Amino acid sequence: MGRQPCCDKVGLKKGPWTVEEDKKLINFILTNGQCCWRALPKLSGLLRCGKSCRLRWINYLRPDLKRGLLSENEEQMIIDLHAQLGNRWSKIASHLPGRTDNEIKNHWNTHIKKKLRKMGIDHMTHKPLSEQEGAQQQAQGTKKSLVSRDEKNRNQGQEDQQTRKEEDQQHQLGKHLDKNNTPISTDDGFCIDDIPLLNPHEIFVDISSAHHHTSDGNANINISNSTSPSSSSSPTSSCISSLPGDEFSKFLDEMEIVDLKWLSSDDSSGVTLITKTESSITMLIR
DNA sequence: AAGTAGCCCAACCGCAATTTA
DNA sequence: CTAAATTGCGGTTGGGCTACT
Repeated sequence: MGRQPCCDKVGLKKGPWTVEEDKKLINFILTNGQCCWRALPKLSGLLRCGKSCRLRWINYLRPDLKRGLLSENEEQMIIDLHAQLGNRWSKIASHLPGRTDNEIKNHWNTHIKKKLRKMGIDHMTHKPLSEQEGAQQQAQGTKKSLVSRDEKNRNQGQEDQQTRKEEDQQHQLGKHLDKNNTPISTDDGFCIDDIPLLNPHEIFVDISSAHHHTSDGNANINISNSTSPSSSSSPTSSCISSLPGDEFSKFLDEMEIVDLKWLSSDDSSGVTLITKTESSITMLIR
């Protein structure tokens, strides 16, 4: 007996999520917690299958996600863990807080594989390619049809071109590398590569250290512009609220949200949301 | 400026593992 | 114990974006 398909209903939406859908999903999970993915779409009014909701939350909306480029440290961890665990992306992701299995898998397929090959290391066995040649020649005969599209695209020459391109991109992005081409890290382990790519008008907030609660239950937040991380944190704009679920929903509806970004969470119940309109930036702590 | 090629990543799909009745 | 339901995982794809010609 086969299993019921996840999305058995005609009319369920597929493809990219809209801000409206994100709001509905966030609101529902904040109010009800993560449970019953199967029932969630119906209860929240989303025309998506539960699986799709789960994926959207896990990979994109979760408040504890660390977005932006992976640091050299994280990359090395992924390589080490892959050597031990193989393609068990969720296990690997569990060792890298704020990173998703999907993100790591994508990064592996687009960057690390290439990098290892360039270093003469087989990305599956983590051994020097010269040791693999014999085995590869044998395997090629039987595995031709299993080659993925990405693999097909990676012909010689293209790789060299790509490497040059990546070097250019790094240069353009102003990556801070030391003389050994290693990203510069600060003493506390924070790496410059950790900083997500933000537009100049976007704001970076370190919630863990930047806010404190006042006697009336509200919170104060210091906001500093991401383009000048070392400058003293002069507030740009802030409006803090603490709302119950239904009011939170109303709040989201009333806001003209241009961009929605989760930055941090203090604990499982407290989440931080930053919204931005043409004229103001609003943060919410629950 | 327009067309093309290739990269990247969000999201989908199918299957496996786990839980529930 | 078994079948059905649900959740989680890994492979793959599609389309937007950018660089190149």
